[in-house]
Amino acid sequence: MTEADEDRADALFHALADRTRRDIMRRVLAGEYSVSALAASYDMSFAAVQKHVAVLERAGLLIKRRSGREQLASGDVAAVRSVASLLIELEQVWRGRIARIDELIAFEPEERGNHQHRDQEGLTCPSPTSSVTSTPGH
Amino acid sequence: MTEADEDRADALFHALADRTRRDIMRRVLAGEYSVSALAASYDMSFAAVQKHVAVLERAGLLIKRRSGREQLASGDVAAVRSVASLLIELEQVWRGRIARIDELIAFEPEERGNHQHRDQEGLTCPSPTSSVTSTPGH
DNA sequence: ACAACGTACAACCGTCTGGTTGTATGTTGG
DNA sequence: CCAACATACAACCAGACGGTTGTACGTTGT
Repeated sequence: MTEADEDRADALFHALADRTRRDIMRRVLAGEYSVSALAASYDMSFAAVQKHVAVLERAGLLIKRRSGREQLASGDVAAVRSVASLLIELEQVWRGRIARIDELIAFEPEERGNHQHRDQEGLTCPSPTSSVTSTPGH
Repeated sequence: MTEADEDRADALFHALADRTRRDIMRRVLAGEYSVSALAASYDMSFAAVQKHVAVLERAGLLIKRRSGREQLASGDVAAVRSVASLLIELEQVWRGRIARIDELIAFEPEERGNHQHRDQEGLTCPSPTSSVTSTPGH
């Protein structure tokens, strides 16, 4: 279970860890592109671009749809969001650390007050539909 | 300019594309850990863990602080957020595509209505403070 | 003082990655 | 039908990656 999740996270982050692939994602999120149309945009062989598309497809970031002899690729925004949710998990861990520090200074209300950790308004949206969040208790 | 941004994005995604490094991030976001304390958690050599920490540090995801003979590592949540902001940029591209489609169906108000693209409530928070803080590099 | 600890770094090794070229297969238009 | 196009895939290569071991150096506690 967690094992497969880690595999998927590996694939997702690795797929995005290449500027050509990120650029491909920008294009296919904006609209459908055939593989050769994508390949025409880059200074490398068709096969190289094809491999990049395959990496993105294996990671689930991109879907291909056959149309005649062309293969039209388009980006899957849900997969992009799933990556973001992984980052939000990380941030939640950090939030727990801050909550613990707050508890400490609540019990020791003395001395040097340069804690500066109060939130900074991050990426976690406080909207009611944030079911991803396991809010650490205060 | 954009060149350096892409370099940084490469480093960030690559740093997160390894389960050991993601696990290290979970720990150092929760609190400070010496390198050897981290190394004790994994079934690999000290040097291997040290390299993972170095990768995270080079990507700016982690900061080391000397304390005597120990090197205490702690995670930088701002860097994690900067990765999330990269994903939000991607999602914005997709949002543009949807807006374009909406325009089309507005001008052609006929038949087949299985568009189903209406939002799904994603990760972009519509809060007024969505500046998301892209961290300036080291 | 010195042994034990914490860290850094170099060298090495098998594997994966990002690129190439070449070849094969399916699709389309004239 | 057949030439041109779009795709797929295998083989190959240099370099990066993740791991190892070994060595060196500063810090600490007794």
